[in-house]
Amino acid sequence: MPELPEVETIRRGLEPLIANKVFTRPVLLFPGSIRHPEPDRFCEQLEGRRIIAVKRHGKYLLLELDCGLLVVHLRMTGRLVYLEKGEPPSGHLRVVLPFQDGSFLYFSDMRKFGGLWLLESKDDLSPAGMHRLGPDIYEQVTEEKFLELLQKRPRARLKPLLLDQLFVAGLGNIYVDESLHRCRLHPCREAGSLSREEGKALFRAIRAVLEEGIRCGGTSSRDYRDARGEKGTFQERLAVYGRKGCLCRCGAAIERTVVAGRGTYYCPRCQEEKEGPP
DNA sequence: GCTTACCTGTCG
DNA sequence: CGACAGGTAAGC
Repeated sequence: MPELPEVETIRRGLEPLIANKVFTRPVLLFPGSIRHPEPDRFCEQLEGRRIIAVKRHGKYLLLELDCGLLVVHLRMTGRLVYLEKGEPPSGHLRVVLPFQDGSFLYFSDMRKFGGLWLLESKDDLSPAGMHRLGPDIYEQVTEEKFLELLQKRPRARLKPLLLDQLFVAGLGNIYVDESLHRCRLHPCREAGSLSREEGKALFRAIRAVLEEGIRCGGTSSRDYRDARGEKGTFQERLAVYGRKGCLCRCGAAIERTVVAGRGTYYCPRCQEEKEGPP
């Protein structure tokens, strides 16, 4: 579910709400959501830890603690919602993280793909598999760097390449399709076939789409909610994603195909294919 | 690269 | 009932 703009929206909402709060002992309704260390040790070690800052790398949310680091990945249907008091969120609650002041952070996750990792230090992200992540596409990649990265993978098709979190971190299915449509590039174009101008246009399209996504508080196709449980509004501005059969601004009908095993929406007229297999 | 698997739900 | 869903890891 959540891609970079959704995780960034949660980060921005969460930081002022939970900075400086101290965890008490977690309650695990589904221990499988705890990925590291063992659930018992996780609970033991989190108790008494204070939150210093809330950061993000790609789609990972990082809660920096006075000692160690709590990492959260929401995968498809995860939610991280803060509540002062009262009823916990109703559906698919997996982990309750209570604070000393009586407020709570709730992790819900219908499909159980998401997870939490408690790491000893930000210098060893390997237990969460984060050590291989590429640079954050929003915070750590300049236009020049992006062009260099593209040149290193000349034979890769754009869509699978941009979805590859080891290449750049943060993009997912929605924002890749929207970015490619905005700069009128076909998802199957090979990176090495782009002119310098096309590469720049792609980078600018990605930035613009991510910025707009963040400004709208993310895309709530279905499950996504921010740190206060509210929906985003970028779904109202999608040009191609989920819009098979709708008309593009050029008048052609949006098509759906499968690329890299993912549903892929594009305009067959604007995003004419120039090279690579269909 | 691709396919499958992980889960649970919605939609046609 | 099958197809599909914002993500990723593992296995060809």
